[in-house]
Amino acid sequence: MYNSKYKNGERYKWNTKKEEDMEEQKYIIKNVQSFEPKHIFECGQCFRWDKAEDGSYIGIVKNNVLSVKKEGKDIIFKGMCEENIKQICTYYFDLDRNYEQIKQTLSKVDHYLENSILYGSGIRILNQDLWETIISFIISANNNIPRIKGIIQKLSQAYGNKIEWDGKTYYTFPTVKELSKASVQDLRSLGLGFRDKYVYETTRKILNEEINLNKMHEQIDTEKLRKTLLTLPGVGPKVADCILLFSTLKRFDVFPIDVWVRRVMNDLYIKKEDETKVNKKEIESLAKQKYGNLEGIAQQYLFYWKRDLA
DNA sequence: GCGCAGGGGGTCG
DNA sequence: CGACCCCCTGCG
Repeated sequence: MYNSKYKNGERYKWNTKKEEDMEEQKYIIKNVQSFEPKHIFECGQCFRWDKAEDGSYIGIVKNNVLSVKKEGKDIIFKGMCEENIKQICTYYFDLDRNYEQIKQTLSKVDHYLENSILYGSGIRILNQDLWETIISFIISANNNIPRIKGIIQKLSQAYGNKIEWDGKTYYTFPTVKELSKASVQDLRSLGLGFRDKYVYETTRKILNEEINLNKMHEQIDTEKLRKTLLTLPGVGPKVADCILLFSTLKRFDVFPIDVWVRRVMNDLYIKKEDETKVNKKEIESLAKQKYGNLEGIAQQYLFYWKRDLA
């Protein structure tokens, strides 16, 4: 009985996922609409997906490593999974949501949005873990995407759990408890820069349950949720809106305004000479007025379109 | 090639 | 409204 739990008679390190918990799985959906990996992973909502040489994307979702590839009209999901891959993917990729209908509705707004929807027709907004999304977008502040991805990778490597798959090593995003082991200095040495104390203090607040993430999911009112998020160090209006939109909180009635969105809204509608002088309130009310309670999704089409062309 | 500014998914005081 | 860590990028 000296057994399968141990590989070559050697005990796994404490932070390695036990092999018997993990299983290689596969799930295929045929004839998909509104699902394009490039659009989904490169529209700026996530930081833990990378393109592989064969054109597939590989990412970490909770304690699972997933690979996603589009072949013709089919999507092939493979993974080293702890949970059932179909359930993971259905929830994470929000597969039960009818994007055809959403796109139809938004396309009627005007030709600008219609064109951006044609450009990013395969965008879907993910259900990302709330905790991971909070930390990731705190790190995103005044930062660029390659560096954000690097920092998150380093955090995971230092404090998350190891998963081996197909000869490669992956790391889960650390839990609240796991990340709470990092001191401000530890975080600084991983390259977080001035965000170190934000991540540290936010982690503490959540660890102490000054903010209860489970309870946040019970809150219906988006404004109340935003106010709660804004109490976290490092979370300002833009980051709060990203968390509301890209996490399992799943609010479409928000409109995160970054430099790209401000640019596109100014170019299309406001047309001020100096886009940096465009009032945020003006953009917010314009978005609400034009896109209604789907403004968050509209934001993603516009962002992806404008950003990709830049 | 290297070295050096410039700026980046904002937030805070 | 200016400072802020640090890395990546682009130019000379």
